[in-house]
Amino acid sequence: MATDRLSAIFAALADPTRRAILAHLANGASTVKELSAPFAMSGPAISKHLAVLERAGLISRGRDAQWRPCTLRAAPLKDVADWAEHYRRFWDPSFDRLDSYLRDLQRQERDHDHSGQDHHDDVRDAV
Amino acid sequence: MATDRLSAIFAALADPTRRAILAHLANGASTVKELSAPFAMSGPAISKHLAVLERAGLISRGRDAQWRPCTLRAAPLKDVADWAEHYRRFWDPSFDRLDSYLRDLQRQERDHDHSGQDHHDDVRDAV
DNA sequence: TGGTTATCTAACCGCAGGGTTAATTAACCA
DNA sequence: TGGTTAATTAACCCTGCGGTTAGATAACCA
Repeated sequence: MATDRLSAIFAALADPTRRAILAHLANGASTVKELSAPFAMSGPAISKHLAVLERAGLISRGRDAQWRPCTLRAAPLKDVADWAEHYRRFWDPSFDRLDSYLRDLQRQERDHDHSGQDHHDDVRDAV
Repeated sequence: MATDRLSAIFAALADPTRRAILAHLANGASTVKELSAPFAMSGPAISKHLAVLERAGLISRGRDAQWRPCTLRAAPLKDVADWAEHYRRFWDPSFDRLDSYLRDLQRQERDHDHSGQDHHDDVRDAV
């Protein structure tokens, strides 16, 4: 796998088992045993999937006695959403310059109202 | 690689060369030669990357004499954006129920005004 | 026709991904 | 202390990925 951050994230998401694990964690933290329950797969296999997700920053793991509770970390998914967003104009016929302007305006207002999100939409991050 | 559609898309995106190719194609159709120019990589390597992108539905290839012009197909990127969107509440502190409601409302209006996009946000597509 | 250019296919190589089983570590409990 | 449960690590297998070089296709051009 390529070593860059975004590649690691996409690679981690390119497996239905791992996406199902993320979906499960959207309902709250969970132990490895609980996470492996839905799958016809050995424990070590799940452990490896979790290691991949952790390396991509998509989960974090704590310690509670003999359990290792996993927690969803969604920040990388924002990177994915932001990346895909660069291509919106190609699938969304209503996404023209005016729409884009209004959308950004509204987003900035919302972010200003609630909590200052940083908006680094740099060209560097484009690929 | 897993055989399901979304996995194929994510796997195709999990490579910086392929993402760079998509970025290039965002500026318009391009031949294989043009696409390979920025990379220190053999022609066949690029051909393979293009095959991966084509299998994932991210590009289509035509025929113009001895050239095979590649064109961006962004529909799968919409799938990616939609998938990531399910997790927005985890990274966007301003994404609460009211925000979601207003956003959907606005989107529906926009789609109604312009061209009827289908909005199947089914649970089936969640993973 | 022969030569050139663009591209793909074939065959190969090294390595990492996704899975297995067996052994190990770490914590609880009686 | 010893036994049980949770989870990881180790070692291995097979497949597929990302790259290579060499050869095959296909179209243009003179």
